[in-house]
Amino acid sequence: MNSPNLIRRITESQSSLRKSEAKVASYVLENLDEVIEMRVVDLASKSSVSEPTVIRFCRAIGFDGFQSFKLQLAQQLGLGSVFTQFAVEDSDTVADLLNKVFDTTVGSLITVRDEINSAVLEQAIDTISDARRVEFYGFGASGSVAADAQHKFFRLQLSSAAYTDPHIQRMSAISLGSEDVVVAISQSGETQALLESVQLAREAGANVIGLAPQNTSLSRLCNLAIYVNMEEDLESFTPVSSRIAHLVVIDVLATGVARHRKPLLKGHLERLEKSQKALRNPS
Amino acid sequence: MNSPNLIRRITESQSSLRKSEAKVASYVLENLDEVIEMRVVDLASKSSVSEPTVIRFCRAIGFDGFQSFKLQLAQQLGLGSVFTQFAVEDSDTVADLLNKVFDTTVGSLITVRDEINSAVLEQAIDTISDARRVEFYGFGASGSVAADAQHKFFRLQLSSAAYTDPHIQRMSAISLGSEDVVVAISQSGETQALLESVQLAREAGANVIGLAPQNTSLSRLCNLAIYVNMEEDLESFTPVSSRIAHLVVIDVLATGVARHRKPLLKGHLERLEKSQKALRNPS
DNA sequence: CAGTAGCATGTTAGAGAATTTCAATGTTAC
DNA sequence: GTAACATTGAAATTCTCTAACATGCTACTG
Repeated sequence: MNSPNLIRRITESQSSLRKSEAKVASYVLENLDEVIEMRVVDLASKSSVSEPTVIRFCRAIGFDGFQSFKLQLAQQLGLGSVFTQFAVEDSDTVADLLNKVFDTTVGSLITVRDEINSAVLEQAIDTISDARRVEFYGFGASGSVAADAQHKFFRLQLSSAAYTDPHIQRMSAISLGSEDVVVAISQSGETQALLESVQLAREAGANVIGLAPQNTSLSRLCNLAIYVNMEEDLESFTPVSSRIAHLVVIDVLATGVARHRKPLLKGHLERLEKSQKALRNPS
Repeated sequence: MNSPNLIRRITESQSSLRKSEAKVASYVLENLDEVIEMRVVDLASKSSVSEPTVIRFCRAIGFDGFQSFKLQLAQQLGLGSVFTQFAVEDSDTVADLLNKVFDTTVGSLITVRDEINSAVLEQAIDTISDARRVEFYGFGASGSVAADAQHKFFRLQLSSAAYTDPHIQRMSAISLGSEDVVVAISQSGETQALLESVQLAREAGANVIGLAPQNTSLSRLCNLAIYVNMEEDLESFTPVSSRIAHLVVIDVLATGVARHRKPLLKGHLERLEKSQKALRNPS
């Protein structure tokens, strides 16, 4: 596995560092981008410490020396340049726009990835794998996520449906049983109609998995809540694409379920391949 | 600007390099991972050239010197670790799965970003901005992308629709005029029904923008083709999510259009507000 | 075919950067 | 209050990168 977040590593070491080393640490954390272009002298003077201290800092957080620290940082920042939430400006060219939107999306995905609890995910995969039937609920943008999810699980030969209409959702919800699973998707986690459907599904005994931000009504109401937290930036024209994060989470679920069902599918595999070929057309 | 793909830059420069510099280039390309840990001497001896030649190589491909070259390479490779298409293995934990799926997605997005032609994108934005009406066509997984796109452009007060049914698509297509725009979305670029709808739309005089891989029937048939190339990996259970790339491209388009229409919207909003007030207090 | 001009490459040397050593200062505990 | 220790910085050292120069090769011309 790729070293888990150098930034976190520095943050965590910070307490165990000596006073002047901590100075370096905090400077580094606040000026990540600039540091990769600096020499020891620069970083030393900027942090108001001596050069050897900078070296000691690098050693303290587990590197050979300044060079290898900087190299690792550069690698992380290759991802990190992407971390930032860019605000789109009027002066941007279309190429800038392209990069900003893609990079913002990538950054968000990485953030979400790091925050997802894989234990919960595992439970979700198990639950879905054992389910008799899976239904996906969502409204608005999350409606297309639900549709996509249905499409994906359908390919896995899993009995699935997607409902984006409140009435149909409710009607279906009350018909569910303890062997059924509902996946409720919401960017806000507070959509009233969705909460009602989920409530009904739970009362009917179904397992409800939620994709929503932490500390929202939906995530509290579910049996299993997968937290998808994203900083919303409604001001700027930067699109905040929690729905993309949702889709990728669905991909993870689907992959997990696929693996579970692999032996089951084995017989179907040739058929699956065939249908994939067939699907190449209606795709 | 983030340098678009250092690897490509080296590959392309290769012909214009001197013989011994080319040696360095080919060694670098074949040992990317190791190079970032090397010093000039190492790279020189490994490439069987002298140290200054290594420096000259770095200059030749547009860097200040060896250091800045290595730094850039490290950054690219930070992304590169993600670039790889991970195959999901049975021994993977759910946490591995999570990382692999997310990282694969991120890698794909970056690839797509680097390959998209922003000039075409700009034309697409202009075309959509000037359109009287925008329709999104897609089937299967691309159907939910179309739905999502419609949802997004609808919010921008643009007259838009999404059709995922071949008959309705055709019926709508023939009713279009030269001021209308169709956005055709396809992962394969070869979906027969979609090609037919597009053909009709073009005959009706509409502008067709295509989101599809390069060198496909769809991309040839469109007025404007935005190439979204992704390596499909049907073997493994790794989901290859071109639909996510499509969504992000749509985001870029929407952001671009939003910016175009910003002044327009402003006026619109004021009027809207006025009319609402007027309705509330009929004088 | 020889000679020379110009370019490609390597050798040597020096500038600059990172790292080590050691001394000084501050801090803690007895 | 002082001794032992930890922390930090100054100076020296070592290593890496780069510049200047020299050599050898290639290709063109007389």
